Amino acid sequence: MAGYPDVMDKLVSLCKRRGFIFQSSEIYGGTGSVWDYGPLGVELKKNIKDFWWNAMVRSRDDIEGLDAAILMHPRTWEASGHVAGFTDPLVDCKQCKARFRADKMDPKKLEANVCPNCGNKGTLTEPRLFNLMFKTHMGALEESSSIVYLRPETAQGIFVNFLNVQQSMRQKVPFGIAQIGKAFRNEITPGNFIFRTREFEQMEMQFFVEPGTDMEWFDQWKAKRMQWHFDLGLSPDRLKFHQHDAGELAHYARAAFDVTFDFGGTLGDQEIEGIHNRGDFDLSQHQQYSGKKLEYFDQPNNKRYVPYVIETSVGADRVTLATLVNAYREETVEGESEGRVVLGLKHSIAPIKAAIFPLTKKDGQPEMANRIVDDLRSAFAVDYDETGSIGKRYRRQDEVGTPFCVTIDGQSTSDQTVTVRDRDTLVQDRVDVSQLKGYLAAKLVG
RNA sequence: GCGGGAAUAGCUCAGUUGGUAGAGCACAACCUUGCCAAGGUUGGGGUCGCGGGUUCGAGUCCCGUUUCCCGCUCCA
Repeated sequence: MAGYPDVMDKLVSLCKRRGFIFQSSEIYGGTGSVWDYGPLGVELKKNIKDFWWNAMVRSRDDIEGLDAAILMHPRTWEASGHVAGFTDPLVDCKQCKARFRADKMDPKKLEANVCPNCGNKGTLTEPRLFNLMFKTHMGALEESSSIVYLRPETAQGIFVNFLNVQQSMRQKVPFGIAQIGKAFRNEITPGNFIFRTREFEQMEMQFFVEPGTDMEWFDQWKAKRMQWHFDLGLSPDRLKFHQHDAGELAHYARAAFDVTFDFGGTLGDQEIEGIHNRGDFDLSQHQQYSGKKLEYFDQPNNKRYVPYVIETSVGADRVTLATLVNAYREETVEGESEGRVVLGLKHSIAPIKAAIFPLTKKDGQPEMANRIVDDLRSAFAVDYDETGSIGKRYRRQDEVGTPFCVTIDGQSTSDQTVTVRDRDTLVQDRVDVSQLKGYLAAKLVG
């Protein structure tokens, strides 16, 4: 199997050099597996989040937005199963250094203290608990009653607000609640750049449906979400569904599919989105733990029920990484000795839409270029560059995925036309300045 | 957490048996050119991840530590 090339190292380097992603607290030696988005990275990620929000919330009547707090009542996490289920009892073999989950081991071997790997007896440590939730304290005193958790998933903020949203927005089942926000997990093994980090951002939508119609909705959302990834510009060849079998299913799930993206190299296919049928697990749990009814009353049919939930959950950082990996390419230009590096980002998510260059620093070209920049700024993210040869400036923009470069030359100042160069086709159009904004707007839609 | 490897300029890396740091690219200024990484001149940048130790002297040797990579493990 050929597989896609491993571009991760080059991408990490490019991301740092060009202001997409920096390691957190780098001057102190870096903080483990935490990353900061730089000037271009924050634009890219924001564009991706907007693309999701528009598809999910703005373009539909039946999904409402939400921004729930990161800190929630501690009982939330007992109800969700995270206090118990997010804690893995781990056993280490002192002899062969292998590590196992005590709850997944053969109970007889655990009881007899026999290592499943090397077979030695009496070399296993006692099971030790690793809770994957970050803990902190609410209030000034560090008393046990004041322990709160940084949320390990955003979903619970939606579940506890189910009735608030439904009633305030007068929604009828089926409807959904969507939110984008940070979540935190003390992963044992983070890594692979921004793929698995301890602080990450999720884009989640929980769709509430009548029990019995859930599998139908599940299939519908599966298809819809895959299409979204296509629309984002990810190569369909690199996207797949992965179905969870019974053993893989999370404690809450009735059915689950991952959308995987082929990151190439040794990383290969990895989950970027999960689509889960959570049944009524969460709402029922919260009913039980809070003592508050979380039922929906279907007035026309005079029915009362706890809705089932279809969840779609995308890692914003993972999708951002996928778009970068997907977009990265090196190519040779005809008649050129040196190749170029291009981020073939879809126009709508590119951090910079157009770069404006004066061909020379003389003859009023920089002044004309700056007037154009000022004019376009209200409509697009634009960049101005007058340094170095024109070819070098094109390369700089190619590398950060800028779709269009506008060049002001000697002819421009007399006839008020400029050339617009397309990142992908390298075709240059001569465009009248008065029509430039409309010309770019039309091209950028595609 | 365990085992192995690594850390030197913004990036990629060199650095001899220990003798106080270099290259290419990038970046900035100027000259020249003017539509796809041209050329020239000049310049800014590194307490060699951090902290100890050995030594007359440490990028180099030793110990600790942090971070990254690979493997194990794990991954709601």
